[in-house]
Amino acid sequence: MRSVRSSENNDLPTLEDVAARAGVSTATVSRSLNEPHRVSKATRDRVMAAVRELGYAPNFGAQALAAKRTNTFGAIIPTMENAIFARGLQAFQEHLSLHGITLLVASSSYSADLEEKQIRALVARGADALLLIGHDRTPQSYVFLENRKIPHVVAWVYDSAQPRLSIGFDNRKAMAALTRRVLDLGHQSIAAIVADVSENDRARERLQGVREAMRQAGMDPEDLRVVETPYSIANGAEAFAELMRHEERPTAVLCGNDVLAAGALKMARSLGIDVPGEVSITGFDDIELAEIVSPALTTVHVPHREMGKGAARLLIALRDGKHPGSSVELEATVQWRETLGPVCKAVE
Amino acid sequence: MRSVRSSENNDLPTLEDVAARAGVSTATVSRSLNEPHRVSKATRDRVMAAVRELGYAPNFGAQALAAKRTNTFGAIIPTMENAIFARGLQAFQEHLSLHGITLLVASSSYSADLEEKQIRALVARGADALLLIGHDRTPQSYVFLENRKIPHVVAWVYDSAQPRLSIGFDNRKAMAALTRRVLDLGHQSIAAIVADVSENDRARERLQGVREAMRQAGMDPEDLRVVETPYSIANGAEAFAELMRHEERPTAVLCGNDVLAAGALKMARSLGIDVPGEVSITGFDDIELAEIVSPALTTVHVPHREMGKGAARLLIALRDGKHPGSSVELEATVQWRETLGPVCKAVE
DNA sequence: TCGAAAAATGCAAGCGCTTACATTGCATAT
DNA sequence: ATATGCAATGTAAGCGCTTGCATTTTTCGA
Repeated sequence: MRSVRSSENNDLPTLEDVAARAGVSTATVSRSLNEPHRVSKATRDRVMAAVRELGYAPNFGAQALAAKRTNTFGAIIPTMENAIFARGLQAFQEHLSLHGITLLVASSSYSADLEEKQIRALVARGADALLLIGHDRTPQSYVFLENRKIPHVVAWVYDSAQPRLSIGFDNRKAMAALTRRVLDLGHQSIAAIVADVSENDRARERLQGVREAMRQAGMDPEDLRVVETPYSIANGAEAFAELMRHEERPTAVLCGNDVLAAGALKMARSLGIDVPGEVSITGFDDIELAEIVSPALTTVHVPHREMGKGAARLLIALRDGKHPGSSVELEATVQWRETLGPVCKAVE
Repeated sequence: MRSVRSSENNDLPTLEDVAARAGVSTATVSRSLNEPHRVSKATRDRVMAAVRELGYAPNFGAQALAAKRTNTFGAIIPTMENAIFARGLQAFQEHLSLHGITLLVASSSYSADLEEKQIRALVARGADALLLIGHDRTPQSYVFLENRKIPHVVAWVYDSAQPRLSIGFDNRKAMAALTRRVLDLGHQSIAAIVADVSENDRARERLQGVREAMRQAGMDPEDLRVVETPYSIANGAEAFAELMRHEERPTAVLCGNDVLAAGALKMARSLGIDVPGEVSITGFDDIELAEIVSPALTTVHVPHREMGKGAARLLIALRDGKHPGSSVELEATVQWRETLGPVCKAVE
């Protein structure tokens, strides 16, 4: 074990070194750094000079241990592989860094079990608070968060039925609005390509939205053809192909997100199916991709940045023991582009 | 200040609580957890039972403070907004988590100054090692890394002239190969849309690659028209429009990455310019986007996942004081798709 | 059966910082 | 002058864990 005092060796400078150099106690140095107003200007200047001369930087572990906080927040998103959460996360991070908070990111690969592990890992690493996506997770996850009293907020969803603090939009309502637009154009035979709904409330709500709109339009929700498949371009393409193999083709395919829709669009092209002439395709999320594909994707615009920033704000308030207010609902609106059109009888 | 011992209050259980419950010393508990082989099976079982019963989890700060390591690595990537680094980072993370290491991600927005700040922030947060992108950064960044002896590896580039440990591909060579393909098709008038090359060696090398290929083909590199602009779809589109406003239009536009190329492609479409009939467009990176756009992008395929995994391996070796070996060069190959074609005289 | 080496365990000193509480110094009111 | 209050600073006790060294227990060859 090391026994020499820090001033006698060549390790990194410590608070004590700074204190010695500035001719004050370690307490004063600590305060100069963390609560400058509690220290006289003269002393503070002297301390700061010493800090600079020594190239001092606080030791993270020691700080965390003594202060019982790390100034690190965690976020667990379903995937980093595509851009669905990128913009929101970027905004989240930007807002956090304004407050001197660092962001730690982990991904759960859309698995509740893996997410539970990641929650534990991030908390073990000292995350002061957590950003989570969606309400669906293992009961143990919630128990753990409760027990450890970890401030957390759920984003990407708003569900007034859920007691938990959240910021996002009503996935069902948004999808229902989009579906109404589709039905208004005369589509009678529609299909949906969605993610596995068993552990994903966003996907589930979106699907419910479609059914709800059908019901309102006097259609039977049972008639909706649904393909469940993990989010990816390739899967979207495959699912679309499957739908098209059926003898009675749908005239509109509603996809659970833009990635699936992009895949569907790609497959339509390679099958020589005209979009939106023969089949209309819609997405959800309005990521950059939606604007790039051709024809450009009609989708649901999601307020990524507001969500990220709002989540940061809520979480900081929560961590500081302030009352964060209640869940906030943002609007997700239909973004009209080119892949949605009226049913075209001419083709038949 | 709290003065009661942990066993008397309702805080989280500590090592001491576990030790008391198992009837051993804290040292034995610590060893059971970290070096199980140094403890007899009987004791270990008893300790583990106590751990489970108490729901014990080690305190991160204390562990970091005492062990002088956090089992956390950091990565600083230029941007999280698009998918350029996503796949590589995902692979990096997957490999790290196999070794019980958590990943901390920060983004520098392609700014060397900001990157320096992020480096300091991550190190302050206890990152044991860092993944960095490209060789270009402030001298102070390198001084800092040297002084603190932070293991680090540079990814996304391989440059035999650089002494620093790196894993990646030769950007210049890859771009030169692509350019040769372009020139072989008869293109005489070519242009490039690249990122700001002043703080970005990848962009610089790619540009040099184009010039090198031109020189080899007996052309004057001075004839290359170059537009510098930050990576984004919108900027790619704008740059392309600018090139097309010129009276003598290039017949091929080489873009610094797929995002710029996607923007260019989008603009070509809205200007009614046929790709690759009138103008060929190429990208770089081969992200998912490249396959989605229509026509599909001819680009340079980058071994994202191998790079991420390899970087993790190098970094772990480095941290453990083992000899990681030397820099590794991976191959980046031309990915032929649809946006590159021969010069079409017929149009004129 | 005994002694020595090896294995298992315990002891306790830190790791570098924060912060409750004590002390000092100084301006202001009396 | 003296008492009073407050701001500035210091003192020192932890925070919960790891680990070098000391001590105890076990193992095993002779």
